[in-house]
Amino acid sequence: MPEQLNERAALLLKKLVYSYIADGQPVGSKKLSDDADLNISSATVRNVMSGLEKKGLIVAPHTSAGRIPTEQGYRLFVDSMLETEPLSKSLLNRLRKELDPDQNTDALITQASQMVSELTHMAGIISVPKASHATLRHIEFLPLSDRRILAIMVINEREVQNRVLHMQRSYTTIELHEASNFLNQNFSGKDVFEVRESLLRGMQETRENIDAIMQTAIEVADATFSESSQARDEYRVQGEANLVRYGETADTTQLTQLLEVFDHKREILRLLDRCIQADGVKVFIGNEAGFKGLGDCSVITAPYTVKGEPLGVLGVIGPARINYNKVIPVVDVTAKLLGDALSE
Amino acid sequence: MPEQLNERAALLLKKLVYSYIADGQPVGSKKLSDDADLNISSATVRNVMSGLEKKGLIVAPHTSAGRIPTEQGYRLFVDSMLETEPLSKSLLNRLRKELDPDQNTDALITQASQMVSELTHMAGIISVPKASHATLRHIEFLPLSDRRILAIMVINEREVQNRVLHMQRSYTTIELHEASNFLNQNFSGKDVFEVRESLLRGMQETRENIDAIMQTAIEVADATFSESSQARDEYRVQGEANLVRYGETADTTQLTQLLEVFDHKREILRLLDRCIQADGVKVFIGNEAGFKGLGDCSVITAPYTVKGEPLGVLGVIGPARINYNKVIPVVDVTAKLLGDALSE
DNA sequence: TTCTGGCACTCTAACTCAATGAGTGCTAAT
DNA sequence: ATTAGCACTCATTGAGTTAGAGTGCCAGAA
Repeated sequence: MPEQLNERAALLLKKLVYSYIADGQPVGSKKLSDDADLNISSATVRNVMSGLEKKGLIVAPHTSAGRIPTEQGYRLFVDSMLETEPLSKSLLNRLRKELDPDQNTDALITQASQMVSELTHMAGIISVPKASHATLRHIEFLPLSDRRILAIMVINEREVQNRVLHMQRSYTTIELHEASNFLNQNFSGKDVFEVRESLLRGMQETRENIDAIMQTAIEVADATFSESSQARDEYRVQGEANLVRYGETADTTQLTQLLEVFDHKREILRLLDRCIQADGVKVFIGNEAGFKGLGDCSVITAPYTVKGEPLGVLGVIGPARINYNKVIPVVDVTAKLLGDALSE
Repeated sequence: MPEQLNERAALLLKKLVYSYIADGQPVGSKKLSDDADLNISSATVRNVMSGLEKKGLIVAPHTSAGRIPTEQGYRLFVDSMLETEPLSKSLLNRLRKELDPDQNTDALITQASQMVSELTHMAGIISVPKASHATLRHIEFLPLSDRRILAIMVINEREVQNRVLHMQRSYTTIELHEASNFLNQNFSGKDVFEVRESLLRGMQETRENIDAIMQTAIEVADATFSESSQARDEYRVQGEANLVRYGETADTTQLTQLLEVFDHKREILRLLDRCIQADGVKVFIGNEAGFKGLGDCSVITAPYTVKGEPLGVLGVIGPARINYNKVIPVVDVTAKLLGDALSE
């Protein structure tokens, strides 16, 4: 809203943010005039800082302390004066290795979230990909004791899901084998929901003169697919413990508050949902995230995509005072690699 | 080592521990003489306390404060004067529901650890069961693109494992189908390691005049089983964040120290190993756990067994100042229920 | 105009000091 | 054996003080 920042003022703001990120201490005019390579006295710096303060970019915690960036200060810093460092080769290799595409989705996203958490020393969050397309590849049934069946499905070429079904009656191995053969022959490559629809329709139309195999197939498949639509938890958090180590603040209440947020899954989910459409890294600073009572925290997210289709969001959450130029690339690259791994 | 405790002294120690557990404040003689229903003046209590202190059961943080239990004090309390409360019906039901036996081992142990963590507000730890017996129930191969195969095994009646294999050459669906048929017919019900041995032996003996099906079966099975022996992480920690909420102490360093312990998996693993043989609940107080630099913490464990065979250990870790009479039954019962669930 | 040195001012962090009071140990009386 | 009483110790608290960091502003230099 106010006129653009003076070039020098911008430089000083940048230096100030870097300095504050580095050692967490409010930055005074003296220190800043020394650090910045401009030949400028501390008095001049003071004048400039006074201007920055008027614009609401920095603030002094108290009279005789230096200044620290405000939310808007961080915002401006992140938006227009951030120099992200590319990831080191070794880190990149490590990430690539850990995100080995020969894992199932579940393991992959857990891994991804764990990696960003570890690399950034913040808490990692990741939303479980919504199963946009679920193509049935293969299905198998095994009888367990006492009218229970173990159903194993291969979805999307590589996802293996299994569940135990409680049936009305018991089935023989032969029956089950025939049923799975029937399903595999007729429905392999189809969308699982279509399969279910189709089976249900078939059941209604020909209820009387249905043959035994198909009957079994329908019963079992119905049980299988109806259970599979069951919602699971929608995102994961890893490495909350990292947040504790930021305990320099020693402000336990704030920390507790932050941890409370994780209990109210709703809010986080809403935030992640908001990000899934945007592409590239998104940075929320302080209250921008929309959590109440969660000041001085940042959330950094990046959606991961498969074939251009965004599936979910990967991110980290931690104190606002973090090394954005290191963290942002990590989140960015991990999201990309995760997308690659998921697209096989 | 010293002579037995006076009955009255024991009662007072018990009251003192309860009081300290309840509000975390050192307990003075006045308070204790009021709380205990004995008609005893504070002076008498002081005399008794003085005795307890000589025996090393309680200690005063400083002259003008009350007393708090020492490690040995807790020890004696836990060993001989603990009145565990049975679990409430509703809690028991909840536990039973969450530990639904129709889940695979992995989900079950995660669930169990999560439950104890949540119910006790401490960090939950659980050791992954060592696969003592691994009986092959069923195996299936699906071709993926580019010389890769998806292998799905059902182990122990209900464990479904799957992995992607990179093969030397590509296989047709038919080949793979025949191979899995061969394996299912000949090796179903056998121990997987035996299967592997047996296959390798067969391969060496008849290397030349081996038929194509068996050849494929051997190649694929070998790849499958050799990967399956790959070690995974051996225990899990859940709900570290709970420890933060115990932040009354506000002693961040101690907390950080505790979290460090989780990074050195070795120590925890050793502790858990020590517990697996013992039956019933075991309580380690303070340094008994054998972690260095981890004072004022307790670890409570119980092994979970299937058919009397101990498979792993479930437990919690947290501050020494906890409600033993609530926590112990939770750990105890959860371990039992987990054992039940695992034995189907 | 723009910058700088200087100076008065403000406010926190650190320290001392004394008062408070909780809790103890000891002793003499019951 | 138990208790009341008393002297003693020591953490905690708050007030008062100081030191120093940092600011804002102004007047003079560039």
